Amino acid sequence: MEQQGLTERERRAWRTSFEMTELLRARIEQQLQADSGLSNADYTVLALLSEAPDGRMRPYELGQAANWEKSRLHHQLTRMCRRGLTGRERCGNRGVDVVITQKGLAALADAVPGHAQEVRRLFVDRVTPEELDLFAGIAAKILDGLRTDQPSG
Amino acid sequence: MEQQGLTERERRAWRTSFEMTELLRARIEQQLQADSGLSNADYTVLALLSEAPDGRMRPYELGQAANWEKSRLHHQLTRMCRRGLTGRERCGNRGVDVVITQKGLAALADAVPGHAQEVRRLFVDRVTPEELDLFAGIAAKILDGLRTDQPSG
DNA sequence: ACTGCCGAGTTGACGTGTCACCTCAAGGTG
DNA sequence: CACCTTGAGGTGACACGTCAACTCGGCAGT
Repeated sequence: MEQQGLTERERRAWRTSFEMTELLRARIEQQLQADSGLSNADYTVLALLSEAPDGRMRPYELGQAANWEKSRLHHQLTRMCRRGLTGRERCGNRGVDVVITQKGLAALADAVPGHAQEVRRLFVDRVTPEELDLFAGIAAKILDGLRTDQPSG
Repeated sequence: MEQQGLTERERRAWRTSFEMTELLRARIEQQLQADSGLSNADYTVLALLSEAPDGRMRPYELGQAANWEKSRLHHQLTRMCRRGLTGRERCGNRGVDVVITQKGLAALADAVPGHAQEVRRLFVDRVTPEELDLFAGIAAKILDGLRTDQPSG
């Protein structure tokens, strides 16, 4: 008897939201890629590292901050190290520090304005300030649920 | 002097929204993958095809409906055809129809309940009905902007 | 000391998405 | 007619994300 589980209203809400986020992410990434040669993932890592004291973090913390699986993070860092955007430095016995390089800082600084402008153009300026707060508030609620739900949380 | 272009409030709104959608998508996909062996992309294609008259569409229409690049769609369909979920049928001179197979219909029917339940659990039931409508409404506004902005739109 | 588990970090294989480029029919315009 | 453009469809190379499995130090419990 396969009940859908979602009402028509809920299904449409989900589809619209899903489609919007898919498309938005793709656009943001395209701009970033075209203008700075960075992916969204690159940008996230660079931004997080640049905000950390001394521009360095343990991979574990970085993974927590970005909500990434360790494996994804590792591959990402390997690619970024190969491109000279980040570096790895051994610190303890089995500890590694990820550091942002000068080149990484430069790439980030280069990317920030265009990225911010695109986020504004496609997202922030599309809605009223009240709507933006509302949207972010609801997103935060959902995000909170996602975090407290997972096995590793 | 690199003005950020975004206020702190805007930046946090964007980050929260972005992170939420990333995580939500990953979770939804995990459930789908684990319980039905389908990716989000598989599910989208099957759902769209199952809703089309006769379960068939032109690749072009499918691409429009899902907002996908033709290349992505083509690769996706190739993989799905290989797995027997969909088929390709020549119709005009240079025309192709994508059709959903019995196996595809069965896979979709099998996946729907669990998927709906997960969407409800992680998304719909996390917020009030009013918030859901609000969220979807704002998403629709942004989606609209994205659609009327693109080169191919 | 031996055993076993845990968790950070790593690896390879594989499915997925994007880019640049190609094919080929249809429809102009000289 | 030759020539060019447009658009649907297709292809390969490469970057990305996930999964399962592995290494290896630390830290129990016996």
